[in-house]
Amino acid sequence: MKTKPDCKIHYTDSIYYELEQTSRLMKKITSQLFTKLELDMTMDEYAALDTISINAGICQRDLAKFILKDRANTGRILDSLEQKGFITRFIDTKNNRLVKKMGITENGLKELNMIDSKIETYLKSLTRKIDPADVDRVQKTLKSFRIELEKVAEINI
Amino acid sequence: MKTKPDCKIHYTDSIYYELEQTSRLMKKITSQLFTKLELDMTMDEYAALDTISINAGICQRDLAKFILKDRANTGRILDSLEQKGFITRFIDTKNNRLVKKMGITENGLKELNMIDSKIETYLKSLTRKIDPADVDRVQKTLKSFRIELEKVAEINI
DNA sequence: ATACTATTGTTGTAAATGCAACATATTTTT
DNA sequence: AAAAATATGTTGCATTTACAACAATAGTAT
Repeated sequence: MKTKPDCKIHYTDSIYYELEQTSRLMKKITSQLFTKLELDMTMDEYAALDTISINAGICQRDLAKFILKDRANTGRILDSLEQKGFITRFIDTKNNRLVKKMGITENGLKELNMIDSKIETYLKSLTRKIDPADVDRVQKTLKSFRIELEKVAEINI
Repeated sequence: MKTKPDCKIHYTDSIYYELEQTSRLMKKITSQLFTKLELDMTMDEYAALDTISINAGICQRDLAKFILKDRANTGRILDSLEQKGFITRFIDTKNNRLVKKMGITENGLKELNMIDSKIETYLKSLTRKIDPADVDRVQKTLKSFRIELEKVAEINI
C-alpha cells in the first residue's frame, strides 16, 4: 500500500501491523503443525516445558514472564503439564517468599526431545529463503525495540 | 539466555518468541493509550476505520484480510462502527457476487483525524531510540518472511 | 505490636477469538 | 437443467485470554 501525499502513517504501513501479521501467521503455522502431528501437548505447553528444561527450579511468576502469559494462565498450563506427568512441582522459597518451583521429569524430557526431533526440520525450513544474517539482525533490532517498549508499558505479571 | 552446548534452539531464543513478545507489548501499549485517552473506539475499530479511509468501497472479506481478523469478528467490529455512525454499509457487487461494501462517514473521518492527532506524537516517540533505517530494514525483512509463511499456512478467511 | 504494603499463586468472570455450521447467491460441472 | 462447488456474510459455541478479586505470607511503617 502506498503512503498518501500527506505522509500520514497508516495502520497497514506501520511496523506494528507487520509485527502482528507475522507473529499471527507464525503462531497459526506452529499450531497447525502441533495438531497435524497429534502431539499430546499444545504449543503453549511445549513453550513452557522447553523453558522449564533450561531453567530448572524456576518459579511460576518467572516462568510467566518467559512464556508471555499472565500468572493465572501459566498456572493452568502447569496444571496440565503436571497432570500429564511431564513436570513436578514443589514448594520452595525465593527471597524468603513461598513459591511454587518446578522441574521437568524424565518423561517430560523424553517427550520434549521427541517433539523437538519432529518439528525441528519443519521449522527450520520456514526461514530457509531468508538470509540468516537478516533473521539475526531482525531479532537484535526487535530486542532493543522491545526494551524501549517495556519502559513505557505498564506491565504487571 | 545462553544457548546450550548442544546448540539446540530454544523457544526464548527463537525469532518467533521475539516477534510475539514485541507484538504483544506493542498491542498492550496501544490499548493502554486508547483507554487513557478515553476514546470512543477500540484499537481494532481504529485499525478498521483507518483501513476503510484509504480503501473506500472495500468489502468485508477484503477488510478482514487487512485487519487480521476473521470474517465473523470483522462483521462485529463493523456493526459497532456503523452503530456509532462512523461508517456506512451498502450492498454492492464484486465479481458479480453480492458483497457488503462500506465507506467512512464525515463523522468517522473527523473522529479518525482527531484520534490521529492525539496518538501521533506518542506512537512516534516509541521508536525514537531506534535508528529509522533499522526499523525500515526490520519491516522489509519481516514482510519477505511473511510472504514465505503465507505459502505454508492454511489460511481461510 | 498493629496496620499497611508487597509478593506469589488461585479462582471467577467477562471479553475476545477462532472455528464450524448455516443461509444466500453465483459459478462451474456433469 | 440439475448438481456440485465456490464466495460472502452471519450466528452460535467452545476456547483463550486478560483482568480483577481473593488467600496466604512476609516485609515495612507507624
